[in-house]
Amino acid sequence: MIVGQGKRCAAVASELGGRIVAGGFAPGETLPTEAMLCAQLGVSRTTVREAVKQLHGKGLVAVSPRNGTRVRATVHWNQFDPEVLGWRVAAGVDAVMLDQLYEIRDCFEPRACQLAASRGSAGDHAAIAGHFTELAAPGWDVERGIAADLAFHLAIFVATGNVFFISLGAAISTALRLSFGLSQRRAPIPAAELRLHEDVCHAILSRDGAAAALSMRRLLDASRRTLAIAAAPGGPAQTLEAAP
Amino acid sequence: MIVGQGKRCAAVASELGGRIVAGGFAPGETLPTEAMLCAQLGVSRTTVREAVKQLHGKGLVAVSPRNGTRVRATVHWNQFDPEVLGWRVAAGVDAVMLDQLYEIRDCFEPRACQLAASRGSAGDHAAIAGHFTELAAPGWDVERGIAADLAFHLAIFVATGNVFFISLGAAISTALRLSFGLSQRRAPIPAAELRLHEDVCHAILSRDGAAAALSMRRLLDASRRTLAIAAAPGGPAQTLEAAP
DNA sequence: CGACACCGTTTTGTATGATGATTGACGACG
DNA sequence: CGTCGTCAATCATCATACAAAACGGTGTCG
Repeated sequence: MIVGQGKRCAAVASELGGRIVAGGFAPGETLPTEAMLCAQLGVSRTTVREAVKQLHGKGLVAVSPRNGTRVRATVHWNQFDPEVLGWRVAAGVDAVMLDQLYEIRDCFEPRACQLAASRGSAGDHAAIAGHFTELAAPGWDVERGIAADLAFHLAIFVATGNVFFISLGAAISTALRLSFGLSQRRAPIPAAELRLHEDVCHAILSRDGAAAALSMRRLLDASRRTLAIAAAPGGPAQTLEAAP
Repeated sequence: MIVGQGKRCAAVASELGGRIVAGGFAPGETLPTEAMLCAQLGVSRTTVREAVKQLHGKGLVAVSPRNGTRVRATVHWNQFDPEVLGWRVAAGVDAVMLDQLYEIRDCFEPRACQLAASRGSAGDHAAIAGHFTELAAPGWDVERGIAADLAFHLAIFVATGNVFFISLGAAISTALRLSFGLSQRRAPIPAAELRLHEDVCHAILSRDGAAAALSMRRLLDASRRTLAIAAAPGGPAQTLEAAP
């Protein structure tokens, strides 16, 4: 297995990144000095610096000698970085973020469906169909359902053959997983939404780009409504915490 | 001025990142060990490690003990990271990349125009108009024209008020700058394209979302054609190097 | 009194060396 | 032939030291 990086460095980066995106440090504010972070987090300066370098790479902070490490304005944050998005999700999802997320999904997912339909390879289409079958399989299990839903959407991005779409899908997969988890937290996927998935799948496999885009638009609409219902009244209050 | 980070670390990250995206290391291949990189680049291991950490944060490499540092498959790269995109541009732009770039611009920019029209603030609109004025100003200067064009498009993203659109704009700004540079390398912006910019600007300021989206679609079409002409025949060969 | 140059302090940037932890490979043994 | 243990390569982390840059204050000179 590829571990990616040491535990401590990743933990420090997550700790600092999470606190920043959660608003623990206001933009423009300076973080504690490296020496103080070492003491607070109980790690060496090397580890702190490597973690801060990662945050810098994501546009969260700017660091300069004598000035210290400053939190940059949110417009400079790389919101499409999977980790940044993950930290935001972990910090809690509010209505504004959900609106913005669906706004952008509505912007590119229908187009991705169109491209997947018109030029996806046979293998791509088989993968999409396979994930739909998994999603529609009897014997409901929450985790498996969420995974299948996520895989279904990601496979569509892959089928576009456009690296930007693929990266976009990877970037928002964390947020997608959250939204699937929210809408399916109590009940299995509604029959109507399952039907809409089927429409998308069928249109793509028929290489009908227009129909695929339209179906995806409908699916997003329905999903947004389901989520609004799940999030608004009886559900958790305004901000929803991610599962531990 | 905020320097962001030390010179050497940034230089090492750019050097390695650039070589990776340029194909100098094939995906799956292992980079030289940290010790060898120290020797090759003439820096200490600390610096190399901080640079590699940044590359890891962008999804370009995975590091594990004994295995060394491996280049990940391109699907894992965070293509929307401004630096990654910048390195790709610096490594040369081919027809495939241009197609994919315009595919995604065509997906996002019309919608951004629509949102900017319907809910951009007065200040946002003033900024857009200001950049257009600058673009249309007499007394042509290549650098100033490119900067104004870029600022015009970025201001539209900012006016959406959606952090994802804003990040997207920042991410592709490097590529946008390149494409503007290509199309305007010899002549100033064509009158027809200037007119299309005016249409976009006017539609946004009139808060006519549909017209703004349509105008932007036309503008992208025209721009793509101009670029195809500039890049194909007499221009530089198949791959175009970025300006130094 | 004001402007300018200088210096010291603070904080990050880089270098160096050492030690621990993890993992893949190879060989021994049942 | 398969399983398991040892080994070595490599990264992960730590501690320390010095260099460089930037800001603030201070002193001098006009």
